[in-house]
Parts: sequence; structure tokens; C-alpha cells
Amino acid sequence: MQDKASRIRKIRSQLRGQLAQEVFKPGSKLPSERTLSELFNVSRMTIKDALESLQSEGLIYCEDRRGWFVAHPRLIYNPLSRMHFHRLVNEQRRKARTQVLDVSSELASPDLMRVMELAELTRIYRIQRCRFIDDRPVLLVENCLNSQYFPDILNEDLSQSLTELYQRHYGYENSRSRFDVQPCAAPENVAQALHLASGQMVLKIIRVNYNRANQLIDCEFEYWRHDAVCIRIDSQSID
Amino acid sequence: MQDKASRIRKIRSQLRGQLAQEVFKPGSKLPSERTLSELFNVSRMTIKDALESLQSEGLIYCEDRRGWFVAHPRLIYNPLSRMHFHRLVNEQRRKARTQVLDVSSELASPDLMRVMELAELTRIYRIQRCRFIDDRPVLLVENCLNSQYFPDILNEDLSQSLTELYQRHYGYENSRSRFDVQPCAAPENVAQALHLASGQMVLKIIRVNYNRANQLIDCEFEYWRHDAVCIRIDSQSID
DNA sequence: TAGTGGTCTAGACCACGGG
DNA sequence: CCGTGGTCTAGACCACTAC
Repeated sequence: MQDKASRIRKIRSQLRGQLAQEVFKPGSKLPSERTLSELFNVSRMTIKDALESLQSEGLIYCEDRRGWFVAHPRLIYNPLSRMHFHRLVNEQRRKARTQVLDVSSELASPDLMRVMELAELTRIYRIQRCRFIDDRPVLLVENCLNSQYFPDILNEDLSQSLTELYQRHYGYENSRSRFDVQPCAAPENVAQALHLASGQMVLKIIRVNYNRANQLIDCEFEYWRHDAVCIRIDSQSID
Repeated sequence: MQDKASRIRKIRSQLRGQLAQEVFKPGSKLPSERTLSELFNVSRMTIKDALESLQSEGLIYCEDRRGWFVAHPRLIYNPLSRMHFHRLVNEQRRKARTQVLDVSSELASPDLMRVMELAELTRIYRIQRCRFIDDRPVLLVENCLNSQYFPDILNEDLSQSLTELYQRHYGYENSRSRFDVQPCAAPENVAQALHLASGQMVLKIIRVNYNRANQLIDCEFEYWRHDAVCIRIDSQSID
């Protein structure tokens, strides 16, 4: 790209190397941007740029107004498997937690009607939850359920696995699911929950689940901190 | 997030709305950053920020030192299906092109040995290709083949589908594959091929393919412009 | 309240793209 | 060659976090 290789560019990769070596304990805090800019004798914006490249390399991450931290290992996640989040996380020797943020009952928006193939004026339940790995918020997930299939579900304990609840109380076995994965800018509420600055990149997964009768029973919007997850799919594991 | 809602923030979303409405023809060029900063009477950095948010919303994209353009529709892509790129693209009424960038024969690096479960000193073929949709570079793909399974393959026409070549000339049917998806910073060569600024975000897919005898025959590194693709997987389509 | 990152300015020089 | 985005400076104020 460059032949003269600007002085600052070098500092950038120097920073990269030093930081990566010096502090390897996941979650430990880096010096502040101001401190680093003095240390390296460059402007704060240059430091910010350098930190952001390290971030997109997955070495560090940023928490809005809290600082920069050394990255944790990514959670390996297969969206085709319907394994409970807590079990998945525990199997990878991490600590899981789920917090119910909001629960509501409302009429489906036009957008949702399209995604869920709903008739007009269909009532849906919306369950918004935040999920933590090692006490760090990494996933905001919003489930939209066709209310006719799930009477009284809002009275259940929603911090557990919904998939399991579907089975146990309603006899729905998930059979088919379809999902889209794409990076996008975090909407305001997502950014807030995940401690991201507004507009930061997240990994969005939209999943649509069908029961054995091929009825579309629920639809799920997942917003992952992109540095926290690795999507892995193995065609062998599909039965 | 903000209560006083800074004047500039408003300009940002204004820009958003205006641009999104005004110029909708995919691929058409936006005014330059300098022009926009005069039009909106803000500094160039502010304009850049606004453009970058629009970019992560998928409305526009940037070509390194060429300018900003209105986004094209995303290619819907299922990494589980081994459909030829050209056919996939044509089915979505777009124009496909493949350009072979580099072909080489070398000893596997330690990293690659791990991924491909190779013994030491194994020779591999590396095929690097760039793929275009509507003449825009959107994907850089690097195939690493275990050379013992593919004698003389480097003499074939490599701009066609490799999957098909595997079948036709070597009798290998793909049976199982496993892949990882994750956003990351574009390495220098990828950025260059895709007309991205160095370090920009791309969607990386690492795929490992096995033949019917469960031999690991090749491994593929795909780097997609994240604005050009939507990963879609339907468990029903798996046979 | 002190310290953090988020945002913004008004300049500047550079490398690269394309005529 | 000129126009583009890429990068950088040396400040500044703000909103928010954490204590």
C-alpha cells in the first residue's frame, strides 16, 4: 500500500505488537487513550485508529466510555443446533447468565408480518433478553412468538431456555429453521445493552423456526458483539 | 443516548435520509467528502463519520480513493450448498466474473497444517481468485488443496468452478463440510483486491471440505465485502 | 467529581485513481 | 495532472461511568 511507510503507521503496528504481548489476560484494561497518546507521542485520534484496528483483528474490544480491554476467546456457536445457551457456554468452560429486559404483547408490525408470514392484526409476544458470558453482555436477543401458539407463556420463567419451554409446555419440537447472518450497525437499544457506542458493528442473526407441522412458531433476532462469537457450522452434525 | 441531541447528530441523520432518498440507483456515485462537508457546513471528519454509519447500515459503500457509492442488493449465499458461484449469481439476476490472481505450489505453513490436519512437509496448491458481481470485486477466495489428491490440477482452467473440476477430473464428491464465519479486518492483499482501505471490515468464511471417504481434500478462505453478501442457511435444504 | 471514551473542528500532507 | 479518500494534528466540549 505504502512505500515510504509513514512514521505513524509504524507506531500503529508497534502498538499492536506491544499490547498483544504485554497484557494477555482477557478482560484486563488497557491504559486510557490519552495516556497512550502521550506514551507514543501521537494524537489521540491516531491512537484511536490503532486501537480500532486491533479491535477488528479481534485482539481487544471497547466498552462505551469504560475503556479498552483485552479480548476474550470467542464462543463457538452453531445456529443450526438448538442447544440451550447456558449449556453451550458451560461446555466451553465459560459462565452464562440471562437477563430478561422486556416482555410485551403487541400487534405485529408490517415488517414482522412479512418475516413471519402473518395475517394482519396478528398479536405477537415479544421477549427481549440480554445474555452474558463471564458477566460481559455479548448478545441481545429478541424473540417474537405467534401468540396463538403460546397461550400464557408470558407468565412462565423466561430467563430459561425458550426452546425447552416450547417443548415442555406446548409440545412443539423444532424441526426446520432458517437463518440469515450479516454484520450491521447496532441499533440504539442494542448498543446500550451491549455497552457499545451507538452505530458500532454487530453480527445480526435472524432466525425463523418451524415446528414439525411446518408452522412458523417463532422468529428470533440475535445481535452479537462481533468479537464475542464465531459461527461454526458442520454439515456432519446435522441429522 | 443523548438528551440535547447535538446539532451535528441531526445533520448526520439528515444526511442519511437525504442520501438514501435522493440517489437510489445502485452504484451511482455520491458527491465527494469535501463537497458534502461544504454543503452541510461541517468538517470533513464529521461527514466521514456520517458516511461510515450509512455504510454499516448497508446503504452505501466506499471504494478506496474512488469515492462513495449507493449500495447494491446483497447476494444471498448459502455456504452449505456447493452451488457454482456463477450459477448462484446468475440465478439472482446478477453478472458474475472470476479472475485467477495467483497460483502456487508450496509447503504448508504451520497454521495451515493445523487447519488441514496435515503432516509436516506436505505440499499444497494455493489458488487465489477474485470474484466479481456486476464488475465489482466482492470476494477474494483462496483454495488450499492437498496436492496428493490433485495431480496436475494447476494445468486446468482454474477460473471455472473448482467443485466441478474435483468431480469431473478426480471423482471427488463433496460430502461433508464445516465452516466458520466471522467478521475481521481485511489483510492487505484482500483489501487491495476488493478496493477496500486497509484494515476495513470483511466477512471471513473458512471452509473445510471432505470427500465421501472422509478425507480432507481442500480448505477454502473466503473474504467477502460485508456489504455485498447475506449468509442464508435453511435446514430444510440439507439432504 | 474525576476520568473515560464520543464527538467535533479547521486545518494539513500523503498516496492513489483516473483522465 | 487534478480530485479522491486516507491519515494525522492539537486542540475542544460533551455524556457517561465509576467512585
